[in-house]
Amino acid sequence: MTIQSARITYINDRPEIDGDYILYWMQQSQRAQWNHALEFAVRKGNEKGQPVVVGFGLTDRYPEANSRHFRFMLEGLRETQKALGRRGILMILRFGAPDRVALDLSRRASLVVCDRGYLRHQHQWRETVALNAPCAAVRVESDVVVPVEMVSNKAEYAARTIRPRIKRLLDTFRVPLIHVRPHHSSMGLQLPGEDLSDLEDLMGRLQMDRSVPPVSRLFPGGTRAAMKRFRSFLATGLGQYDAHSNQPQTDHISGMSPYLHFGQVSALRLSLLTDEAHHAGPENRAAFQEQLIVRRELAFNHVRFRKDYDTYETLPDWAKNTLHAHRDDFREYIYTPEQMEAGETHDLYWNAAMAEMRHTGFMHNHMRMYWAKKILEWRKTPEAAFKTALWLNNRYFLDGRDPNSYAGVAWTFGLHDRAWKERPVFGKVRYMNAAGLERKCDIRGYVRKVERQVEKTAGIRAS
DNA sequence: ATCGGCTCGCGCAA
DNA sequence: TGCGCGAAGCCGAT
Repeated sequence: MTIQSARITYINDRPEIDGDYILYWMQQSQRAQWNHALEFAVRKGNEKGQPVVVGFGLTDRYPEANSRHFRFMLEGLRETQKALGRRGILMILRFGAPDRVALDLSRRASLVVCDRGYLRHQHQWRETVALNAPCAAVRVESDVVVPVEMVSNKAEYAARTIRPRIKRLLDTFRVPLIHVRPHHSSMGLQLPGEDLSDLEDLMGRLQMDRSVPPVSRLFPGGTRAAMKRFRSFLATGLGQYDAHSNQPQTDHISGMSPYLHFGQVSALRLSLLTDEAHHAGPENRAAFQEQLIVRRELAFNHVRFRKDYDTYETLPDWAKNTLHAHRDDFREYIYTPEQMEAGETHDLYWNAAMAEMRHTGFMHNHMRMYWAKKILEWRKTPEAAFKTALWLNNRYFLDGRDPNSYAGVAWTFGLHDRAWKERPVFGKVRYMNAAGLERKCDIRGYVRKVERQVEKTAGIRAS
Protein backbone atom coordinates (compact mmCIF):
# COMPACT_ATOMS: atom_id res chain seq x y z
CA MET A 1 0.00 0.00 0.00
CA THR A 2 1.60 3.21 -1.09
CA ILE A 3 -1.16 5.44 0.24
CA GLN A 4 0.03 5.94 3.80
CA SER A 5 -2.75 5.89 6.39
CA ALA A 6 -1.65 9.36 7.58
CA ARG A 7 -2.88 10.72 4.24
CA ILE A 8 -6.37 9.32 4.83
CA THR A 9 -8.93 10.98 7.12
CA TYR A 10 -12.60 10.07 7.45
CA ILE A 11 -14.35 13.43 7.83
CA ASN A 12 -17.76 12.16 8.90
CA ASP A 13 -18.93 9.02 10.68
CA ARG A 14 -21.48 7.74 8.21
CA PRO A 15 -21.05 4.25 6.73
CA GLU A 16 -20.25 3.38 3.14
CA ILE A 17 -23.57 2.55 1.52
CA ASP A 18 -24.68 0.60 -1.54
CA GLY A 19 -24.74 3.26 -4.23
CA ASP A 20 -23.89 3.21 -7.92
CA TYR A 21 -20.30 4.46 -7.81
CA ILE A 22 -17.44 5.80 -5.76
CA LEU A 23 -17.38 9.58 -6.12
CA TYR A 24 -14.04 11.33 -6.20
CA TRP A 25 -14.88 14.98 -5.74
CA MET A 26 -11.89 16.68 -7.35
CA GLN A 27 -11.05 20.18 -6.19
CA GLN A 28 -7.39 20.84 -5.37
CA SER A 29 -5.58 17.95 -7.06
CA GLN A 30 -6.67 18.50 -10.66
CA ARG A 31 -4.73 15.64 -12.24
CA ALA A 32 -5.25 12.09 -13.46
CA GLN A 33 -1.88 10.72 -12.30
CA TRP A 34 0.07 10.79 -9.04
CA ASN A 35 -3.11 11.68 -7.21
CA HIS A 36 -3.51 9.79 -3.93
CA ALA A 37 -7.19 10.73 -3.58
CA LEU A 38 -7.99 9.38 -7.04
CA GLU A 39 -5.98 6.21 -6.50
CA PHE A 40 -7.69 5.67 -3.16
CA ALA A 41 -11.07 5.95 -4.91
CA VAL A 42 -9.98 3.46 -7.60
CA ARG A 43 -8.88 0.93 -4.98
CA LYS A 44 -12.13 1.36 -3.08
CA GLY A 45 -14.07 0.90 -6.30
CA ASN A 46 -12.21 -2.29 -7.13
CA GLU A 47 -12.83 -3.65 -3.61
CA LYS A 48 -16.54 -2.93 -3.84
CA GLY A 49 -16.92 -3.89 -7.49
CA GLN A 50 -17.97 -0.38 -8.45
CA PRO A 51 -16.80 2.23 -10.94
CA VAL A 52 -15.32 5.60 -9.99
CA VAL A 53 -16.89 8.89 -11.05
CA VAL A 54 -14.90 12.10 -10.77
CA GLY A 55 -16.90 15.29 -10.13
CA PHE A 56 -15.69 18.89 -10.36
CA GLY A 57 -17.66 22.00 -9.45
CA LEU A 58 -16.69 25.06 -11.47
CA THR A 59 -17.56 28.31 -9.74
CA ASP A 60 -17.08 31.85 -10.94
CA ARG A 61 -17.30 32.92 -7.29
CA TYR A 62 -13.87 31.52 -6.51
CA PRO A 63 -12.11 34.19 -4.42
CA GLU A 64 -10.09 36.62 -6.56
CA ALA A 65 -10.29 34.45 -9.69
CA ASN A 66 -10.03 36.15 -13.10
CA SER A 67 -9.80 35.06 -16.71
CA ARG A 68 -6.04 34.41 -16.46
CA HIS A 69 -6.60 31.85 -13.71
CA PHE A 70 -9.72 30.30 -15.26
CA ARG A 71 -8.14 29.79 -18.64
CA PHE A 72 -5.11 28.04 -17.15
CA MET A 73 -7.26 25.87 -14.92
CA LEU A 74 -9.70 24.88 -17.67
CA GLU A 75 -6.88 23.93 -20.03
CA GLY A 76 -5.70 21.57 -17.31
CA LEU A 77 -9.14 20.18 -16.55
CA ARG A 78 -9.81 19.47 -20.24
CA GLU A 79 -6.66 17.36 -20.39
CA THR A 80 -7.43 15.67 -17.08
CA GLN A 81 -10.91 14.71 -18.25
CA LYS A 82 -9.45 13.06 -21.36
CA ALA A 83 -6.74 11.26 -19.39
CA LEU A 84 -9.32 9.92 -16.94
CA GLY A 85 -11.47 8.77 -19.83
CA ARG A 86 -8.56 6.69 -21.13
CA ARG A 87 -8.58 4.92 -17.74
CA GLY A 88 -12.32 4.31 -18.00
CA ILE A 89 -13.13 6.98 -15.44
CA LEU A 90 -15.91 9.46 -16.20
CA MET A 91 -15.22 13.02 -15.14
CA ILE A 92 -18.23 15.30 -14.76
CA LEU A 93 -17.75 19.05 -14.65
CA ARG A 94 -20.68 21.18 -13.59
CA PHE A 95 -21.22 24.84 -12.90
CA GLY A 96 -21.83 25.59 -9.26
CA ALA A 97 -20.20 25.89 -5.88
CA PRO A 98 -17.80 22.95 -5.46
CA ASP A 99 -19.49 21.67 -2.30
CA ARG A 100 -22.93 21.93 -3.93
CA VAL A 101 -21.84 19.99 -7.02
CA ALA A 102 -20.15 17.36 -4.86
CA LEU A 103 -23.31 16.89 -2.79
CA ASP A 104 -25.49 16.57 -5.90
CA LEU A 105 -23.23 13.84 -7.25
CA SER A 106 -23.01 12.17 -3.83
CA ARG A 107 -26.70 11.22 -3.88
CA ARG A 108 -25.96 8.07 -5.90
CA ALA A 109 -22.55 7.43 -4.37
CA SER A 110 -21.41 4.69 -1.98
CA LEU A 111 -18.54 6.77 -0.71
CA VAL A 112 -17.26 10.29 -1.30
CA VAL A 113 -13.52 10.74 -1.60
CA CYS A 114 -12.08 14.25 -1.68
CA ASP A 115 -8.64 15.74 -1.88
CA ARG A 116 -7.09 18.19 0.55
CA GLY A 117 -7.08 21.98 0.36
CA TYR A 118 -5.80 24.20 3.16
CA LEU A 119 -7.29 27.61 2.46
CA ARG A 120 -10.30 28.83 4.42
CA HIS A 121 -12.89 28.31 1.68
CA GLN A 122 -11.46 24.95 0.66
CA HIS A 123 -11.75 23.74 4.24
CA GLN A 124 -15.32 25.01 4.53
CA TRP A 125 -16.42 23.25 1.34
CA ARG A 126 -15.13 19.95 2.72
CA GLU A 127 -16.92 20.53 6.04
CA THR A 128 -20.20 21.09 4.21
CA VAL A 129 -19.77 17.93 2.15
CA ALA A 130 -18.83 15.87 5.21
CA LEU A 131 -21.89 17.14 7.06
CA ASN A 132 -24.42 16.62 4.26
CA ALA A 133 -23.26 13.66 2.21
CA PRO A 134 -25.56 10.61 2.56
CA CYS A 135 -22.57 8.28 2.92
CA ALA A 136 -19.04 8.13 4.32
CA ALA A 137 -16.72 10.94 3.27
CA VAL A 138 -12.96 10.52 3.28
CA ARG A 139 -10.29 13.10 2.61
CA VAL A 140 -6.99 12.00 1.09
CA GLU A 141 -3.94 14.28 1.16
CA SER A 142 -2.10 14.48 -2.17
CA ASP A 143 -0.89 18.08 -2.20
CA VAL A 144 2.22 17.94 -0.03
CA VAL A 145 4.97 15.36 0.26
CA VAL A 146 4.66 14.96 4.03
CA PRO A 147 1.15 15.41 5.52
CA VAL A 148 1.04 18.75 7.35
CA GLU A 149 -0.18 17.39 10.70
CA MET A 150 2.47 14.66 10.74
CA VAL A 151 5.17 17.31 10.60
CA SER A 152 3.84 19.54 13.36
CA ASN A 153 0.72 20.50 15.27
CA LYS A 154 1.45 24.23 15.48
CA ALA A 155 2.54 27.18 13.39
CA GLU A 156 6.28 26.73 12.97
CA TYR A 157 8.52 29.68 13.67
CA ALA A 158 10.93 29.38 10.76
CA ALA A 159 12.38 27.09 8.13
CA ARG A 160 15.01 25.87 10.55
CA THR A 161 12.38 24.59 12.98
CA ILE A 162 10.31 22.75 10.39
CA ARG A 163 13.20 21.39 8.29
CA PRO A 164 14.32 18.56 10.61
CA ARG A 165 10.71 17.62 11.28
CA ILE A 166 10.04 17.20 7.57
CA LYS A 167 13.33 15.45 6.83
CA ARG A 168 12.85 12.69 9.34
CA LEU A 169 9.53 11.75 7.69
CA LEU A 170 10.72 11.80 4.08
CA ASP A 171 11.62 8.09 3.98
CA THR A 172 8.04 7.25 4.94
CA PHE A 173 6.18 9.62 2.64
CA ARG A 174 8.46 10.39 -0.27
CA VAL A 175 7.75 7.09 -2.04
CA PRO A 176 6.16 6.36 -5.43
CA LEU A 177 2.41 5.98 -5.73
CA ILE A 178 1.33 2.71 -7.36
CA HIS A 179 -1.38 3.25 -9.97
CA VAL A 180 -4.09 0.59 -10.16
CA ARG A 181 -6.32 -0.16 -13.13
CA PRO A 182 -10.05 0.38 -12.42
CA HIS A 183 -11.94 -2.92 -12.85
CA HIS A 184 -15.18 -1.20 -13.79
CA SER A 185 -15.61 1.61 -16.27
CA SER A 186 -17.91 4.51 -15.49
CA MET A 187 -17.86 5.90 -19.02
CA GLY A 188 -21.33 4.56 -19.81
CA LEU A 189 -23.05 6.22 -16.85
CA GLN A 190 -25.64 8.84 -17.80
CA LEU A 191 -24.69 11.90 -15.76
CA PRO A 192 -25.09 15.41 -17.11
CA GLY A 193 -22.04 17.65 -17.26
CA GLU A 194 -20.46 20.47 -19.23
CA ASP A 195 -18.52 19.91 -22.43
CA LEU A 196 -14.86 20.87 -21.97
CA SER A 197 -13.91 20.72 -25.65
CA ASP A 198 -14.91 24.34 -26.31
CA LEU A 199 -13.08 26.41 -23.72
CA GLU A 200 -13.98 29.73 -25.35
CA ASP A 201 -17.65 28.91 -24.91
CA LEU A 202 -17.13 27.80 -21.32
CA MET A 203 -15.10 30.92 -20.50
CA GLY A 204 -17.83 33.06 -22.04
CA ARG A 205 -20.47 31.58 -19.78
CA LEU A 206 -18.60 32.33 -16.57
CA GLN A 207 -19.16 35.69 -14.92
CA MET A 208 -15.65 36.73 -14.14
CA ASP A 209 -13.20 39.59 -13.99
CA ARG A 210 -11.84 39.69 -17.56
CA SER A 211 -9.41 42.56 -17.03
CA VAL A 212 -6.40 40.26 -16.67
CA PRO A 213 -5.76 38.39 -19.94
CA PRO A 214 -4.74 34.72 -20.11
CA VAL A 215 -1.09 33.79 -20.71
CA SER A 216 -1.62 30.48 -22.50
CA ARG A 217 1.32 30.85 -24.91
CA LEU A 218 3.87 31.23 -22.12
CA PHE A 219 2.14 29.00 -19.61
CA PRO A 220 -0.22 26.52 -21.23
CA GLY A 221 -2.22 24.79 -18.50
CA GLY A 222 -2.16 21.07 -17.85
CA THR A 223 -0.03 18.16 -16.71
CA ARG A 224 1.52 17.60 -20.11
CA ALA A 225 2.79 21.18 -20.39
CA ALA A 226 4.02 20.99 -16.79
CA MET A 227 6.04 17.86 -17.42
CA LYS A 228 7.48 19.18 -20.66
CA ARG A 229 8.66 22.30 -18.84
CA PHE A 230 9.96 20.29 -15.93
CA ARG A 231 11.97 17.91 -18.08
CA SER A 232 13.52 20.88 -19.80
CA PHE A 233 14.35 22.35 -16.39
CA LEU A 234 15.98 19.09 -15.29
CA ALA A 235 18.06 19.03 -18.47
CA THR A 236 19.20 22.65 -18.62
CA GLY A 237 18.20 24.58 -15.47
CA LEU A 238 18.76 22.34 -12.45
CA GLY A 239 22.51 22.21 -13.01
CA GLN A 240 22.67 25.96 -12.28
CA TYR A 241 19.87 26.05 -9.74
CA ASP A 242 21.84 26.78 -6.59
CA ALA A 243 24.16 29.42 -8.05
CA HIS A 244 21.40 31.17 -10.01
CA SER A 245 18.66 31.37 -7.38
CA ASN A 246 19.43 35.11 -7.11
CA GLN A 247 20.08 35.66 -10.84
CA PRO A 248 16.73 36.81 -12.28
CA GLN A 249 18.22 37.48 -15.72
CA THR A 250 18.53 33.69 -16.15
CA ASP A 251 15.76 31.12 -16.53
CA HIS A 252 17.28 28.42 -14.39
CA ILE A 253 14.06 27.93 -12.48
CA SER A 254 11.47 25.19 -12.72
CA GLY A 255 8.39 27.37 -13.38
CA MET A 256 6.33 24.71 -11.60
CA SER A 257 4.47 26.95 -9.15
CA PRO A 258 1.44 27.59 -11.42
CA TYR A 259 1.08 23.86 -12.07
CA LEU A 260 1.52 22.99 -8.41
CA HIS A 261 -1.00 25.64 -7.43
CA PHE A 262 -3.76 24.04 -9.53
CA GLY A 263 -2.69 20.50 -8.65
CA GLN A 264 -1.86 19.79 -12.28
CA VAL A 265 1.40 18.23 -11.18
CA SER A 266 2.41 16.37 -8.02
CA ALA A 267 5.17 17.72 -5.78
CA LEU A 268 5.97 14.13 -4.86
CA ARG A 269 6.49 13.19 -8.49
CA LEU A 270 8.70 16.23 -9.13
CA SER A 271 10.76 15.41 -6.07
CA LEU A 272 11.34 11.81 -7.14
CA LEU A 273 12.27 12.87 -10.67
CA THR A 274 14.77 15.37 -9.26
CA ASP A 275 16.57 12.53 -7.48
CA GLU A 276 17.27 10.89 -10.81
CA ALA A 277 18.90 13.99 -12.33
CA HIS A 278 22.38 12.93 -11.22
CA HIS A 279 24.13 15.12 -13.79
CA ALA A 280 22.98 18.24 -11.92
CA GLY A 281 25.06 17.54 -8.83
CA PRO A 282 23.94 16.96 -5.24
CA GLU A 283 23.99 20.62 -4.13
CA ASN A 284 21.64 21.68 -6.94
CA ARG A 285 19.30 18.78 -6.32
CA ALA A 286 19.26 19.60 -2.61
CA ALA A 287 18.63 23.31 -3.26
CA PHE A 288 15.61 22.49 -5.42
CA GLN A 289 14.22 19.95 -2.94
CA GLU A 290 14.55 22.65 -0.27
CA GLN A 291 12.25 24.93 -2.28
CA LEU A 292 9.89 22.19 -3.45
CA ILE A 293 9.43 20.55 -0.07
CA VAL A 294 10.75 22.52 2.94
CA ARG A 295 9.82 26.06 1.89
CA ARG A 296 6.58 25.04 0.21
CA GLU A 297 5.44 22.92 3.13
CA LEU A 298 6.36 25.65 5.60
CA ALA A 299 3.81 27.78 3.72
CA PHE A 300 1.23 25.01 4.08
CA ASN A 301 2.01 24.84 7.79
CA HIS A 302 1.38 28.59 7.97
CA VAL A 303 -2.07 28.53 6.35
CA ARG A 304 -3.03 25.36 8.23
CA PHE A 305 -2.24 26.69 11.70
CA ARG A 306 -2.85 30.43 11.35
CA LYS A 307 -6.50 31.39 10.87
CA ASP A 308 -5.32 34.92 10.00
CA TYR A 309 -2.85 33.65 7.38
CA ASP A 310 -3.83 36.31 4.83
CA THR A 311 -3.78 39.36 7.07
CA TYR A 312 -1.20 41.72 8.55
CA GLU A 313 -2.09 40.36 12.00
CA THR A 314 -0.41 37.06 11.14
CA LEU A 315 3.06 38.64 11.43
CA PRO A 316 5.20 37.82 14.48
CA ASP A 317 5.12 40.38 17.30
CA TRP A 318 8.72 41.55 16.84
CA ALA A 319 7.92 42.46 13.22
CA LYS A 320 4.63 44.25 13.98
CA ASN A 321 6.28 46.13 16.85
CA THR A 322 9.22 47.35 14.81
CA LEU A 323 7.09 48.27 11.79
CA HIS A 324 4.75 50.17 14.12
CA ALA A 325 7.65 52.06 15.67
CA HIS A 326 8.62 53.24 12.19
CA ARG A 327 5.17 53.93 10.75
CA ASP A 328 5.65 57.70 10.82
CA ASP A 329 9.13 57.64 9.28
CA PHE A 330 9.70 59.83 6.24
CA ARG A 331 9.14 57.99 2.95
CA GLU A 332 10.98 59.34 -0.04
CA TYR A 333 8.47 57.81 -2.46
CA ILE A 334 4.83 56.96 -1.94
CA TYR A 335 2.76 55.35 -4.70
CA THR A 336 -0.88 54.37 -5.00
CA PRO A 337 -1.81 50.76 -5.79
CA GLU A 338 -2.81 51.93 -9.27
CA GLN A 339 0.58 53.54 -9.93
CA MET A 340 2.23 50.34 -8.81
CA GLU A 341 -0.05 48.15 -10.90
CA ALA A 342 0.82 50.23 -13.97
CA GLY A 343 4.52 49.95 -13.21
CA GLU A 344 4.89 53.70 -12.92
CA THR A 345 7.56 54.16 -10.28
CA HIS A 346 10.99 55.80 -10.43
CA ASP A 347 12.65 52.36 -10.21
CA LEU A 348 13.21 50.67 -13.60
CA TYR A 349 14.04 47.33 -12.00
CA TRP A 350 10.83 47.34 -10.01
CA ASN A 351 8.80 48.40 -13.05
CA ALA A 352 10.33 45.53 -15.01
CA ALA A 353 9.30 43.10 -12.28
CA MET A 354 5.77 44.48 -12.37
CA ALA A 355 5.74 44.13 -16.17
CA GLU A 356 6.91 40.52 -15.93
CA MET A 357 4.06 39.86 -13.55
CA ARG A 358 1.41 41.57 -15.67
CA HIS A 359 2.48 40.06 -18.98
CA THR A 360 3.60 36.56 -18.01
CA GLY A 361 1.70 35.73 -14.81
CA PHE A 362 5.02 34.78 -13.27
CA MET A 363 8.17 36.28 -11.73
CA HIS A 364 11.62 35.02 -10.83
CA ASN A 365 11.62 34.40 -7.09
CA HIS A 366 14.48 36.76 -6.35
CA MET A 367 12.52 39.61 -7.93
CA ARG A 368 9.40 38.56 -6.02
CA MET A 369 11.26 39.41 -2.82
CA TYR A 370 12.62 42.71 -4.08
CA TRP A 371 9.24 43.64 -5.56
CA ALA A 372 7.37 43.10 -2.29
CA LYS A 373 10.07 44.75 -0.13
CA LYS A 374 9.69 47.93 -2.17
CA ILE A 375 5.91 47.91 -1.75
CA LEU A 376 6.54 47.89 2.00
CA GLU A 377 8.81 50.91 1.49
CA TRP A 378 6.56 52.89 -0.86
CA ARG A 379 3.10 52.65 0.68
CA LYS A 380 1.93 54.99 3.45
CA THR A 381 1.60 52.29 6.11
CA PRO A 382 2.83 48.70 6.48
CA GLU A 383 -0.78 47.51 6.65
CA ALA A 384 -1.59 49.19 3.32
CA ALA A 385 1.59 47.72 1.84
CA PHE A 386 0.61 44.21 2.93
CA LYS A 387 -2.79 44.60 1.27
CA THR A 388 -1.37 46.02 -1.95
CA ALA A 389 1.27 43.30 -2.26
CA LEU A 390 -1.25 40.51 -1.73
CA TRP A 391 -3.77 42.11 -4.07
CA LEU A 392 -1.31 42.41 -6.95
CA ASN A 393 0.13 38.97 -6.17
CA ASN A 394 -3.25 37.26 -6.36
CA ARG A 395 -4.45 39.28 -9.31
CA TYR A 396 -1.56 38.69 -11.70
CA PHE A 397 0.32 35.54 -10.69
CA LEU A 398 -0.95 32.24 -12.06
CA ASP A 399 0.13 30.83 -8.71
CA GLY A 400 -1.55 33.61 -6.73
CA ARG A 401 -3.89 32.65 -3.88
CA ASP A 402 -1.61 29.76 -3.03
CA PRO A 403 -0.31 29.01 0.48
CA ASN A 404 3.01 30.15 -0.96
CA SER A 405 1.44 33.52 -1.80
CA TYR A 406 0.44 34.17 1.79
CA ALA A 407 3.68 32.95 3.32
CA GLY A 408 5.74 34.72 0.64
CA VAL A 409 4.12 38.13 1.06
CA ALA A 410 4.23 37.82 4.86
CA TRP A 411 7.93 36.84 4.68
CA THR A 412 8.60 40.25 3.19
CA PHE A 413 7.19 41.71 6.40
CA GLY A 414 9.16 39.43 8.71
CA LEU A 415 7.31 36.10 8.88
CA HIS A 416 9.68 33.10 9.16
CA ASP A 417 12.59 35.55 9.16
CA ARG A 418 14.73 37.22 11.81
CA ALA A 419 15.49 40.75 12.88
CA TRP A 420 18.26 42.75 11.19
CA LYS A 421 19.91 46.11 11.59
CA GLU A 422 17.33 48.78 12.31
CA ARG A 423 16.68 51.35 9.61
CA PRO A 424 13.94 53.79 8.53
CA VAL A 425 10.51 52.46 7.52
CA PHE A 426 11.59 48.78 7.67
CA GLY A 427 12.65 48.88 11.30
CA LYS A 428 14.35 45.55 12.00
CA VAL A 429 12.69 43.79 9.06
CA ARG A 430 15.16 42.62 6.43
CA TYR A 431 15.91 45.34 3.88
CA MET A 432 16.66 45.01 0.18
CA ASN A 433 17.69 47.70 -2.28
CA ALA A 434 18.51 48.27 -5.93
CA ALA A 435 22.21 48.51 -5.16
CA GLY A 436 22.09 44.89 -4.03
CA LEU A 437 20.63 43.84 -7.37
CA GLU A 438 23.33 45.76 -9.23
CA ARG A 439 26.03 44.29 -7.06
CA LYS A 440 24.95 40.68 -7.18
CA CYS A 441 23.26 40.02 -10.51
CA ASP A 442 22.90 41.28 -14.06
CA ILE A 443 19.83 43.36 -13.32
CA ARG A 444 20.04 45.22 -16.63
CA GLY A 445 19.97 41.83 -18.32
CA TYR A 446 16.80 41.10 -16.39
CA VAL A 447 15.18 44.34 -17.59
CA ARG A 448 16.07 43.43 -21.19
CA LYS A 449 14.68 39.92 -20.71
CA VAL A 450 11.35 41.33 -19.55
CA GLU A 451 11.26 43.82 -22.43
CA ARG A 452 11.65 40.94 -24.89
CA GLN A 453 8.88 38.98 -23.17
CA VAL A 454 6.54 41.96 -23.23
CA GLU A 455 7.18 42.53 -26.94
CA LYS A 456 6.44 38.88 -27.63
CA THR A 457 3.18 38.83 -25.71
CA ALA A 458 2.11 42.15 -27.24
CA GLY A 459 2.74 40.66 -30.70
CA ILE A 460 0.62 37.64 -29.88
CA ARG A 461 -2.28 39.79 -28.68
CA ALA A 462 -2.14 42.04 -31.73
CA SER A 463 -2.27 39.16 -34.20
C1' DA B 1 36.88 40.19 -2.28
C1' DT B 2 35.72 38.93 2.38
C1' DC B 3 34.22 39.37 7.03
C1' DG B 4 31.84 40.71 11.21
C1' DG B 5 28.02 43.10 13.15
C1' DC B 6 23.34 43.97 13.22
C1' DT B 7 18.99 41.63 16.25
C1' DC B 8 15.24 38.23 17.81
C1' DG B 9 13.53 34.11 19.71
C1' DC B 10 13.30 29.18 19.12
C1' DG B 11 14.91 24.68 20.37
C1' DC B 12 17.99 22.05 22.55
C1' DA B 13 21.64 20.87 25.93
C1' DA B 14 22.62 21.15 30.49
C1' DT C 1 19.64 29.16 31.99
C1' DG C 2 22.84 29.55 28.32
C1' DC C 3 24.00 29.06 23.65
C1' DG C 4 23.95 28.50 18.63
C1' DC C 5 21.93 29.86 14.76
C1' DG C 6 19.03 31.36 10.90
C1' DA C 7 16.08 32.13 2.58
C1' DA C 8 18.45 35.09 -0.19
C1' DG C 9 19.70 41.38 3.81
C1' DC C 10 22.96 45.69 4.14
C1' DC C 11 26.99 48.26 5.53
C1' DG C 12 31.50 49.57 6.88
C1' DA C 13 36.11 47.91 7.79
C1' DT C 14 39.94 45.43 6.26
